[in-house]
Amino acid sequence: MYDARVTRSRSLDPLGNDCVGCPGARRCWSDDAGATDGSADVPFPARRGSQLEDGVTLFLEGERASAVYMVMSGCLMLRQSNIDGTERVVGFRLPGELVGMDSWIRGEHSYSARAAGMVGICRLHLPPAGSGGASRSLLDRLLLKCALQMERNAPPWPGLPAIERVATFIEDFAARARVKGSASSPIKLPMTRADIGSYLGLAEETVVRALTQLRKRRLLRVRARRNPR
Amino acid sequence: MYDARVTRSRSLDPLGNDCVGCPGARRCWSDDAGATDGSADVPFPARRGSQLEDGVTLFLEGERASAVYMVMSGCLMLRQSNIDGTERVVGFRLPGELVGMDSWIRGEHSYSARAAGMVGICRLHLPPAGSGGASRSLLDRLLLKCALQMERNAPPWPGLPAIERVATFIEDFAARARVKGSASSPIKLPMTRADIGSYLGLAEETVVRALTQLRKRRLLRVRARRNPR
DNA sequence: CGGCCACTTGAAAACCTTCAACCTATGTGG
DNA sequence: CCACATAGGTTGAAGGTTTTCAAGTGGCCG
Repeated sequence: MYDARVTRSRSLDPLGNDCVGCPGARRCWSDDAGATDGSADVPFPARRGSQLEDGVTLFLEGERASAVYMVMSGCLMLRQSNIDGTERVVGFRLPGELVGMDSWIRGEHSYSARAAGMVGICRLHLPPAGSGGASRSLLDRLLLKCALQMERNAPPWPGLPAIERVATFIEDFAARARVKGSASSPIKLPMTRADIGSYLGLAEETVVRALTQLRKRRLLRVRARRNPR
Repeated sequence: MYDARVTRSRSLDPLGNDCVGCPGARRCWSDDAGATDGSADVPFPARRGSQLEDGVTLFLEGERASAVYMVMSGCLMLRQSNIDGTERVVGFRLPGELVGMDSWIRGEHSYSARAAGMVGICRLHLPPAGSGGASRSLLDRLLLKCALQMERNAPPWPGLPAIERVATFIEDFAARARVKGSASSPIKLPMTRADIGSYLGLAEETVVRALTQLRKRRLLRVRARRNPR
């Protein structure tokens, strides 16, 4: 159904094999509280700047995990199978966020990752987890990222009413999607209402009604999607 | 309300300042998939084997985070304030699990931790996050733990009906509470139904009704708590 | 003993899901 | 180019689940 072809990016150095000199390195590695020296020269083995077309699968659930990815632009959607065979959305990954840390440890992906819209990613080549092959500086930064992302991996508290769960989700997504420091600007939701519902544990219709409410109360401005899918 | 006094443990070496020679070190550090050499000699600076009485607060939300903790026995309950001032349970930590990794990074606890029943903990003295002061071996193991815990930090998918959410919770909690490799034995739930409800986003009464159902269907055996609180 | 706390149960109300229909934009084939 | 199919989105009504409110039980402790 989906073409898994990965097209080469138009970035300056598509073959770059580490983060040194990458114009985005600062964004990837230096945006966190408690960051150390602020240096963006991170000599991590990496394949830089691949572009995934909308709908392309980065990896599938159950696949052997050979790398950790960092999102550079766009949005990755993570899905996991339920016991009954249905699928649910378990997370979204936005620029500057890591994907597949847990898979790296376990050796196998526990969820699949698909591009929601156009997505730019870097593939980090890490030595096998626990092998002791990773450099101190690498470990230091990975741990930082990892610990920080622990907070954002959970959907809004399920005890909230639907409208607040949707509102919280939008707020969180927007905060993560916006470039750090930039003023508030309209953001794009690259997933369907059904995807949001799946993530929040709500029916698609409930998400729609919640968004309608938020719009009516002037808490949100919703524009039609220009290019669905 | 609660006495924050920490009593000294009866362990062999209550003043031990690292994990070398600790009989529990293997349990703490070598129980994970992909573990490297299997060595339990982990020279981490640590204060070993403090015991917390039931209800004692280990740290409060908003406090400056000065250490990371590892649970050795019992159960820690993590709570976080909502915007409206109410509190919800955001997690439970069981033996072998880390508490406060994210706090360590951010420098401040984003949730409070309280002993649910008698709890044994070790306090790991880590250099400030990102300072580069941590050893490679320490980082390696912390990252392993951290990445593994990312999976267990989320409550069961909110889209499930209440009874399945409760069942999933009990199952997960039991699996984590049981000593690795031991046969299934009755486990103790050291929290109230209200706490479970708060964690799952369900009303206390709904949890009670779900447990009643599971008991009626012979999927669960529930015994009255011997010592409430 | 009396009070408190955890737990339990019942009934009504609120909320969310489900089902069904419809709308609009996009893309495809004749 | 138009007809049609498809996918995402939206709305209404019915039905089911969960919450809320109210009341009551039993154990523990001062």
